[in-house]
Amino acid sequence: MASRAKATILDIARQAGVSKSTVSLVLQGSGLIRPETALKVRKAIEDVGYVYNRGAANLRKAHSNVIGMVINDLTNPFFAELAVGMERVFQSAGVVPFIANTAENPVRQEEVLKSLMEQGVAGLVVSPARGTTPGAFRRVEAAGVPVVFVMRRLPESRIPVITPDNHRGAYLATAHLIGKGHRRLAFFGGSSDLVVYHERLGGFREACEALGIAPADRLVFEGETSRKGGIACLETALAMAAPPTAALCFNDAVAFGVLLALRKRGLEPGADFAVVGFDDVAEAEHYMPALTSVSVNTAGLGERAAHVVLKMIQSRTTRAEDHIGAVNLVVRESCGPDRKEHGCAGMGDAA
Amino acid sequence: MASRAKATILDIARQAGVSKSTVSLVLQGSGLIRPETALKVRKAIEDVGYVYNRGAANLRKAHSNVIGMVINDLTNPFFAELAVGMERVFQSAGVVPFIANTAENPVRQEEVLKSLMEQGVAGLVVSPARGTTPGAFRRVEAAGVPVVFVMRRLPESRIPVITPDNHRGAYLATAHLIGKGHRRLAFFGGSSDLVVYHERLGGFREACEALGIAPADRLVFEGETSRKGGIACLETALAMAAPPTAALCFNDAVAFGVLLALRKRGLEPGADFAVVGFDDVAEAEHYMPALTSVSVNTAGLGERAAHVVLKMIQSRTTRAEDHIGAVNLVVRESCGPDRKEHGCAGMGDAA
DNA sequence: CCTATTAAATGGAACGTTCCAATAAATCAA
DNA sequence: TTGATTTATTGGAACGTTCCATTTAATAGG
Repeated sequence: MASRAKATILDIARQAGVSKSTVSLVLQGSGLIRPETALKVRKAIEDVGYVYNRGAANLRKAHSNVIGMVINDLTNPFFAELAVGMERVFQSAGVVPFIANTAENPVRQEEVLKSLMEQGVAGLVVSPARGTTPGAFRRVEAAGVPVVFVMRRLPESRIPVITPDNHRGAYLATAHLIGKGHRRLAFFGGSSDLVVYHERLGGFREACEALGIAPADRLVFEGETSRKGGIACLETALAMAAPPTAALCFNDAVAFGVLLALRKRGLEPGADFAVVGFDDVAEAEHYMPALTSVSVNTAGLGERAAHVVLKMIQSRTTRAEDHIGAVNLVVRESCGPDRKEHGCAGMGDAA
Repeated sequence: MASRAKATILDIARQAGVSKSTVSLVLQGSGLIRPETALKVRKAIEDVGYVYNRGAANLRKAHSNVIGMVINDLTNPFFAELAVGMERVFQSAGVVPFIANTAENPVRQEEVLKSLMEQGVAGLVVSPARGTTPGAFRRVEAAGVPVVFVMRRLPESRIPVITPDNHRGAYLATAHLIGKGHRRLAFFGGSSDLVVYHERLGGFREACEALGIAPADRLVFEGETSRKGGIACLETALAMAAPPTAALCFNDAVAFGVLLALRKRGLEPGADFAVVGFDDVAEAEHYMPALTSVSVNTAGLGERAAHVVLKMIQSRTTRAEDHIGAVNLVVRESCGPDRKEHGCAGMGDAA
């Protein structure tokens, strides 16, 4: 059944008794071919066990149907969700996206981009690795390949960005905590080499200022954007003379870490210490306690990013508008009941 | 800086004042070229903004350096971990793997495989989607492309498989529960269209038989292999006249669901109902309570799979030995303290 | 029946690489 | 000096497609 050397359209042509051009037309679904001929060809294709050689085809055709998705951390469920959102769109557009993971490593990212370019991708959706250098996308841009960034942006870049409204999300969350009666607030996790960090922290600060929290009562703890980072932040914060009573976390992973660390110390998340996450990953809803979080509509952002890159490819441009996605605060249990003044644990039930 | 039409080695040749053959040799790092010539060429490459066209190259070369990883569900952290384990190996072998997600959909899998083949992959590592038909890999095999399955196998296939020792893992976990004093045991989640399911369930059954659990006291609940599935299984089980007191779950996701559902009912996982997971994902250790689970060395399996496919490619064979990875039970809190006879909740502290 | 028109099928020249065989230049042996 | 050998470089024929320009066959118009 399996012939050794791989079959080409010439083999098919011979088998079907037509010319290679005819075979090519059939492969492309051209209507110029008489149905019976097409059928004969299709049978031959089966018989010889043909696999289309896209590399050869791309030599002549303008561009391929391959799109690259470059993700900074696939083991982070948030980015996995994002990737899956994009995938859905690409799939229904008839393109197969190839996913590459950079593991938050700029060098790896460079390699991955190079490889994707060499495959002749038609476009790229990238969530850049932390520490990406300003020039990292120079070659991609020079080659005229459409790129869109998702979730993260580079400080100076002209590349279009699809991102949630981080500032507003953080503002909403912070305002909610203040509304609950908290007066000493912390921002946990993240580091200043991420543009997103500044956006979220900015929202936090603005809410504190607008709603009358003294600068001395807002505490910022940088840290890893992971469970571990959250644990560390909480430890540091609770070791203070006057610890905060609530925290907005850079993302849900950090928040999960905080919940965990609270439990470990025998504190009740929500009642003893309020925590709010960011991103609203699927797990947030099912956590114990369920995590209050800023929903960014992850899948929606992914879909949007995919649509934008598809449109860019189609209209052969390398420019597009940025998109700032709407956010909203999903209140669950982790931010606890309303807080009665400065007592240590509130007892009220809800607002 | 960016010329419109993309540069080829001919442009480089012109720029550097050498022949295209020389450029080609430089690109391949051949030692036949005089160092100063090579330098001149490399400079020209930079100047014209050249991107290597791997498609064109593959037309002449035997096979590409692309390897495909086909994953059934990337949003499942377990498979994400697995993918990352493979990636590490491929990376250090100088190949860039492209990851494709099938979302547990055989039709999607078919498309993805087709696309990967068309790109001319040198090899494939696949964790087949549930419901994959027996013939799904016929064309891949016919084309002589090395494939290895990881974690899952197809009933009849000759394709090599890398998988943990599911039977033994389930046996160990079940024996542990019985050792704790449980006499009415359940197996939660999974469905019989997965070979893994039968392996794990087999281990469960064998342990029950060997250690004197009456057939009537071992309960099997099929269900989704997700948190939701776990929740559903627990609900059904507890609704029984004589409910089980412990469960071995098909995987950690199911186990997490069970822990959640227990809490929702006001039951204390471990003390009131023992649960053991399977796979030992990173999260298991950090859960509340920490989940007892069968560790399968996820990353190690991924690495092994990657090595096997690399070796197959290198030795141009399509055969390899199966590999059954060692497992071990990681005991944490979710299986609770030793159980004193048939009381409803144990009070002892540890063994 | 001949010519115009339409429909279907085809040959051949690209596309950007690799690699073999061949050439040119440099070095060496005598 | 001359031929043999080694070292660098090069032209050209593939590789498997697409697509333009043609050819061939079928149909219609008069």
